[in-house]
Amino acid sequence: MVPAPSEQHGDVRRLVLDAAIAIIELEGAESLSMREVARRAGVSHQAPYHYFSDRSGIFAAISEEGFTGLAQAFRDVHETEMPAAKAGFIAYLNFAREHVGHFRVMFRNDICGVTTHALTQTAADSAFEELRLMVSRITGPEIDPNKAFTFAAMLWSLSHGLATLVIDGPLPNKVPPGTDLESQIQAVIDLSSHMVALEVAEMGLLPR
Amino acid sequence: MVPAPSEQHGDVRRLVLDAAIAIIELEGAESLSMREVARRAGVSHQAPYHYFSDRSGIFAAISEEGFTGLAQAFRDVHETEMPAAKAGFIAYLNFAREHVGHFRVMFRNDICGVTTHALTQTAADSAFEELRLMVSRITGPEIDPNKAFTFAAMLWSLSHGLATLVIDGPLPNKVPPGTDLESQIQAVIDLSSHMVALEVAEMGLLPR
DNA sequence: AGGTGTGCTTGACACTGTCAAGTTGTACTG
DNA sequence: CAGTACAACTTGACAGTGTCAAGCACACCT
Repeated sequence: MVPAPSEQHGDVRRLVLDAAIAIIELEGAESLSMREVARRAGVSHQAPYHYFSDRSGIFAAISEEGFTGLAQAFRDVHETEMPAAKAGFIAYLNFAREHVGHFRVMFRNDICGVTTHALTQTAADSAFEELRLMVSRITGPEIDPNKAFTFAAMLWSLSHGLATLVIDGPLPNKVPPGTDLESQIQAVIDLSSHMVALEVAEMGLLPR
Repeated sequence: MVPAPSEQHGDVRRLVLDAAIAIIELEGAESLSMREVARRAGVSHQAPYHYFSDRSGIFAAISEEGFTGLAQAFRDVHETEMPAAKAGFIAYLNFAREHVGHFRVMFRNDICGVTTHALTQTAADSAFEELRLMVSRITGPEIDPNKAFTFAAMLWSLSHGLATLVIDGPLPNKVPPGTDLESQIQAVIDLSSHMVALEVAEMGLLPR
């Protein structure tokens, strides 16, 4: 069959990927089926295998895309006028909420392929490198490398915990009556940024 | 067939649950198969259906058990002499590491059954209630309820982020050479506790 | 004109979750 | 002590799944 004129080389790969992301956003990674993806992309049940080695290959491609996007989001933080810590929290959370499909896969070590797929691995590494750069903007560059790692891990934990609890976790159901989720999220981010600023100040570093 | 003398009423339920937890610890929730569970428990492929409505029923039972255990872990924090925040971080992380199978299911909203299974729901609620009690021991009880929720959400994010990054996330691979994972985790917990203490002090609350 | 490779398709197989319909032992009633 | 009811399973069947294998059609090079 001749492909429709609008379709270009590689279209199917994109169609498959988008279909997969859509399914993951709607129903979670659990219920992603190779055949359902193919149906949604309008191709035969084996077509995806032409672009991805198997089911795990699709997940790996999605998380590679995700880590690349997250690294970019970290880079964009440099452009803002906000304190770096606060901008970082917001960037992380926004990325998670705007790319739920990607995010759900990226941090699931059993399926994300970070240990098995080299491209995903390097994408994840470069995202972490950007996080490190961001941290050095918060603490200043002259900090001891071990201490810097500890600081990065703490900031990452805080961002990551908030993001996962918000997009998939039980936090939204627990918001007390009288406030809404958005303002509570804002409050958590403000509290966290403030707390980080106190710590940085006490460490005797430039408080930027 | 007559059950072996060592087997009691309800044994199969426990066997099935333990087999499921073992599989999840080893290979992740993704690859839990009803039939594999049954095989490991040494029963027919339909026996689990006698105790659990379906696959989601097993997940719901596991997360119910998990939330009950987590609530208990929070209660045990009251017994320690450590500052409450630090003891809380340690308790959360220890729970996650000692019950990886439970933990992996509990915070996966797509499978944990917290919205569909009433028992799981109430177990999750009571765990959150314990978290709230713990927070009031950190901030003091006279804090504004909204502010208390914000504080609880922040502490939860921090603990939860650290736990997920450690047990399933990419953090262990990123530890810089020259230190080991355990001492880095300890450092993150110390830094976090210190930061929380600074925040509490600045809030003008009892610094306990 | 013939060969080679890409981009698919159709077919088959073992395995999965789950519905339906037994089977077996045990407890309890009359 | 026969009869019945029920719990705790078992065996069987079916549609749906991931994936291996083979085939087909078209583009491009020689």
